[in-house]
Amino acid sequence: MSDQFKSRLPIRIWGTMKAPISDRPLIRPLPAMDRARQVTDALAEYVQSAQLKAGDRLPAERELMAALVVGRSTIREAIRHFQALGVIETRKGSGTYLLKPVSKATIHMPLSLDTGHLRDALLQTLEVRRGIECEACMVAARKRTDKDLILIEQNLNEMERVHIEKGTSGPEDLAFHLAIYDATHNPLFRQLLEQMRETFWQFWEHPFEREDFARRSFPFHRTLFNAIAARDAEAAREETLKILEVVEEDIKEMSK
Amino acid sequence: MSDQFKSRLPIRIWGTMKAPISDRPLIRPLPAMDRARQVTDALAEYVQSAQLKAGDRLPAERELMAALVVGRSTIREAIRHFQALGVIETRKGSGTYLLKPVSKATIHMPLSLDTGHLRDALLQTLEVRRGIECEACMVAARKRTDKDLILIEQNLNEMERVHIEKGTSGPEDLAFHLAIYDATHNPLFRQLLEQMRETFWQFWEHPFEREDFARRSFPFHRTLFNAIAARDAEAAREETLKILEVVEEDIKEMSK
DNA sequence: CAGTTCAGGTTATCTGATGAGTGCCGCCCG
DNA sequence: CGGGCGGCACTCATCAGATAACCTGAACTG
Repeated sequence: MSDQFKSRLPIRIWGTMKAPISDRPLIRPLPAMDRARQVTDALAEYVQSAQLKAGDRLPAERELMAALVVGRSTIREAIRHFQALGVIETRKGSGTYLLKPVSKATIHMPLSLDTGHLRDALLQTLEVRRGIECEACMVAARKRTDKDLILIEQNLNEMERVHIEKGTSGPEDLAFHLAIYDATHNPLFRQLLEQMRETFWQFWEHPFEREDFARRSFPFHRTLFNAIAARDAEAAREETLKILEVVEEDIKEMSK
Repeated sequence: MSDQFKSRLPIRIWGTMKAPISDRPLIRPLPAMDRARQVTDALAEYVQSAQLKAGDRLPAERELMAALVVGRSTIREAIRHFQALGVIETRKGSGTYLLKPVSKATIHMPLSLDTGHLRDALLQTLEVRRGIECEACMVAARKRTDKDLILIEQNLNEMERVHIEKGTSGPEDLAFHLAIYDATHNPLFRQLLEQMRETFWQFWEHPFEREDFARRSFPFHRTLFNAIAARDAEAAREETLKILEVVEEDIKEMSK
């Protein structure tokens, strides 16, 4: 495995540490193209060229070290880089695994939010969410296949069932929406929403825990489904807006 | 400076390496909450509590090392983490500097796109863009102040002027839209769009270079401005959709 | 056959040393 | 007096080697 990896590795390190700097080709006078950066590029390229899929294991740090002829810490930093981007997960004692395939054309958009006031942060995020979710539902209404529709309905039923049974239905609610995003056949929607939601839940739960929320937002989920079933994009948008309105109320009330 | 930093540091590392694990407080049995993660949290918290602003310099690696009582490699990996998130920049021989202030509630949403077919990638991104830009324009229409409006108009005028003069107006077009996003008074919009656009331009330019594009999308920019001026959210949405439609045409044509 | 133990592989982290930019400060020369 | 030029101090970049903690699966035991 080590050999195979080595042979496929598309990288060329620009000169070993000992070599004088002047040996460096004049390719780019860019700011600090360190080895670490080259290694990240090499890794990305490798993942792409080796056709690795989500869940696959990457070579061990020591193997990479040997293959790229760099120190272990450098490798680790490169791995950290992808880890921060949420592309890779490393399990201590086991190895590092690919979460999503990367390519060099990876779009990463780290956002930061000043959370001086939690309320404001939530509302700001909500505004963005409104844009994305509405569009997602509209696209889903237009592009969904019958198969997608079945999946969405299953999730909707499950959600209603759990709600009646337990009073709350956080995960099922999420599953329902994710099913819709999948129906857009555009992976970006799902990724975006997943990430947002994930960060959201961090300080979420509170409002969502109120069975109130589930109860009030409930009818709209069904109508949203109907709109998508009818391929009525405009109606889908309307219903999504209604759901998000409930969310907004909760946020505003949460902070009194 | 080192001392000052030390005293402000909000972190408590859970026990040094030498200490037997059983000494660890039972705070959380979470999966792999390694020191590195604690260090990133500590750093984020520090930046927040110390009120660091963009451009400020962070303590040197060795200082951090001493303050947090961890090894240097651990510090470096944490720094790499923020670097990947685009929050920090490190300049060799000088130090590491803050690009944007972070908080623990930083939302990072790295997206990756399979760019097997450029055309699909562009269209997928466009769908998301449609959601976000429409919403941004709507929010701007509602929340804009008179001052915002003046800024937007200035950018619009500049854009038209440059267009007549040079035939193209890429940067000015961007400036115009950014002015709108600022009028939302929601930093997320601008960040999101900026990042997307940045990645976009990478394989963009081609279609945008055609003065055709500018010419065709031109009238809608003016009408979009009018809608925002009139605080007519729905109209703003309409106009934005029209602009994006032109973009979509170009993308579709580009790939023949 | 189920539960336990153990070995080998892997990540996590520390330590110490060296390379290599940056910036400032003082010395020297004109 | 002013400007350059070297040198020192500081900082990041990287490497090498050594532990510690951890995971997995296979061999082993009852």
